[in-house]
Amino acid sequence: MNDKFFDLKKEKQDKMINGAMQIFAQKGYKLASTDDMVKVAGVSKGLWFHYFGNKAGLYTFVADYCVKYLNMELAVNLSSNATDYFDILYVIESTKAGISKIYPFAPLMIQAMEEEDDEEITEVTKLKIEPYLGKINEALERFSNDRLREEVSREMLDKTVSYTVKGIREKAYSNGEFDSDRYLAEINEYFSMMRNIVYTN
Amino acid sequence: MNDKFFDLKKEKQDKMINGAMQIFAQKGYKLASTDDMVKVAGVSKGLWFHYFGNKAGLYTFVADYCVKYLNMELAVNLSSNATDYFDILYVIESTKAGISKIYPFAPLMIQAMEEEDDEEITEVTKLKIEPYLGKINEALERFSNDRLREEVSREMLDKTVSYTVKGIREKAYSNGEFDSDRYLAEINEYFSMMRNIVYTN
Amino acid sequence: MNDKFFDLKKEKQDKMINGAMQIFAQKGYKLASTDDMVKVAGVSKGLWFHYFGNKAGLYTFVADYCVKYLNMELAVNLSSNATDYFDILYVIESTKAGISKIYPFAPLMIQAMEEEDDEEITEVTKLKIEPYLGKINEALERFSNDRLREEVSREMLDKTVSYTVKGIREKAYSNGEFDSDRYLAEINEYFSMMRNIVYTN
Amino acid sequence: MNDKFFDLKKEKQDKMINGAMQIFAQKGYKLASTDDMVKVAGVSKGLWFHYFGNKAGLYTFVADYCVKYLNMELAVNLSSNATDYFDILYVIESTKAGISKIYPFAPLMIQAMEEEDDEEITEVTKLKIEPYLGKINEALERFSNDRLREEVSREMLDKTVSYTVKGIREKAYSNGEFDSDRYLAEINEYFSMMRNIVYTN
DNA sequence: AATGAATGAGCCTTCATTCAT
DNA sequence: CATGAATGAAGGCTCATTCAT
Repeated sequence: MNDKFFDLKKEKQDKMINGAMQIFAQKGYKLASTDDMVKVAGVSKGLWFHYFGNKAGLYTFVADYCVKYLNMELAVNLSSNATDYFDILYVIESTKAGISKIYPFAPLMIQAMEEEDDEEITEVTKLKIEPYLGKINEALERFSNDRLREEVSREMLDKTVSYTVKGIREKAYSNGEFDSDRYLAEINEYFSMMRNIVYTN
Repeated sequence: MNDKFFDLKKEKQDKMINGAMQIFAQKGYKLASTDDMVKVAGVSKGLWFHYFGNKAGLYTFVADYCVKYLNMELAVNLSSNATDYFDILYVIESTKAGISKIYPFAPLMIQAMEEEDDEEITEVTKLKIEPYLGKINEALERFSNDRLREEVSREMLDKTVSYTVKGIREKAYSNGEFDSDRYLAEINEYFSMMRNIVYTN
Repeated sequence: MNDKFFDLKKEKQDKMINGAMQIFAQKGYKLASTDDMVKVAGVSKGLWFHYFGNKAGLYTFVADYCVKYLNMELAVNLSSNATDYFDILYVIESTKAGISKIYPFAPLMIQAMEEEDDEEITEVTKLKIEPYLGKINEALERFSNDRLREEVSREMLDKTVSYTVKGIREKAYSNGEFDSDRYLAEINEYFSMMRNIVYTN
Repeated sequence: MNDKFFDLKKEKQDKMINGAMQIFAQKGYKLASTDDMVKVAGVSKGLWFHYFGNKAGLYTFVADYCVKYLNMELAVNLSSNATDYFDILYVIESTKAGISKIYPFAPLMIQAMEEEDDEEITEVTKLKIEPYLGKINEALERFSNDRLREEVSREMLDKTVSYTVKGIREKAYSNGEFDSDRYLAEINEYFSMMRNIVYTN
């Protein structure tokens, strides 16, 4: 990429980042078209290539930016000494929700990266997202399984919760907008219910 | 579509249906390419258009076929008077798993249809899948919420279970093959755990 | 490339080969446009890519074809036991002229290959043309310098003759057509003059 | 063009002229890119257009400048009363070589102009180069064919010599630099040989 | 009926040209 | 005056669709 991108007004940088992030997150790498980005960001076609060289370069930049930004915020928010499983997960989701104030599609982008399978960028994508997954796992290790009812398998709980959060998130984005407060409220409701049934009382 | 399709040998019909279903289910409408179908089905490019007119026509046919076939099987299997929530869902999943013996990608196709958002076919897709969703809901109405712990919201349970099943299914398909027995075993494991924690004992 | 190209009617093969050869020879790799080829060959844009994958693939094919065809003809024509310098060179040029009956731009293409400097294909081009240059050198080794006047340096003669032939050829192509008979007549005239002044009598 | 160009410091004028000349001479009109000129001249992209309007205007200016400068020098150097064919040609080449001290790519540019065939500027190019060709021919008319051996056609000699000089020049530029002394030495060698074989002694 | 060669509209990318600073 | 960010038209390439065989 061309580092002069960072000399642009922050506002324009974000307009471009958000435009690209939205289209990549909503459509996936292959179906994301420059024309779509032109439409949502109001920035001419040539400019994307001026700064990022090609589509793969743009994707790489956005993916990287997204993960780095998220990890920075997580580093702050996860420093609380929360040890409860759902508390930790809630902090993670509320961090994403916070980021969505500036980068509305960042949470969806992160998710899209995990599912991306276009050969042209799959390698780079997996590499970029690793630090994020690492930080999540690390945070969850603080939680002791002792509080779980013995009928509950930790592994299956992880999957169930993660699939559910993903489902809720997708629904939250399904109308093209993302209401972070409503999203967090819904996450909270689900987590409350789960707490009630998976913990020993 | 051209009804003479049904005059073809059943074997060839299924080869074409499976080929199209696989590519549509794995890649989604837009990214599904005729060439991919030619490769997996070993049927020439022109033939798809001869019988189905165009890509949208082919998708419509496959989507319709998939839902109708599944509904037929469900009509039989759901006629059992099972009333337990997880029993009913298991019957549904095992019906899909059964279908996968003949149409390996049908379960994934059904799921893909629910997520499809390509404007060219989104309308028709939503229409086609409705009868299936209707039958599912109807079946689940037999279940009385009485057995649920009061901390459990029926609506959130529905979502949690459906998101989880979807997640398990996606993972089951992620290597390109679908082992229906292993899939059902995994579903069973999750359902057992859930039974333990959502029912009053 | 796609070997099915050779299943096409010879006539169509040659129309495509000639179209590509003309544009590449006249404009050079970078400036040769698919649209130009479409115009001169009357073959749609997609077809070139169907058979040759991309522009570089097409160039490689044409370059290779050109050299191989020429070398085949040279193998026959140079088998005569001519030992005179200008006789040998004349055989070479008349061989090229003969080929131009079927592939009118082949002589110009060979020349263009020697001058091509586009990075994308320069490597492959140099490789392809080597066998031709080898055969030429080999043929000229039969000639003994004894017949040259002592004032004549063999090396400078080689260069002078080759630059002159190249100039004559370029002029012969300058109006877009190539009259092989006129070309050979002109070559012959120059060679006659040169014989008179470089040989001892 | 904008005449204020001549108000620039001579140094900057020459940097721009040389930059444009180099790229046009090496790549030809169509392939010469503004970015290349920016790189070699260290002058911003906008400035070229500020002074010359567009690419064609820049080419026209450079072509014109080149010919005018050369003709000015030729006017001086050809005023000697040399009447020998090769002496006259040598004066011409040594004049070009001299110019290359200030405008290193001028000799190559002159040659490129004669070969340029881009429709956008071919007309103007032919017009610009005419005075130069005229001066050359005029100078050569001083030479009487009497000294030529009768086997030598004056017309063919002209072509042979001009093609050869062109070839030598191209080779001299082929590594990106131009060593004028070495070039003149090589020209001299060839001319010596030719004198020996085309003149009656 | 069946094939796959042939077509052209659409997307990625380049580059001359414009224009705000 | 100078800069280089910004634009959009044009060329390479893909892929749904057509059609001769």
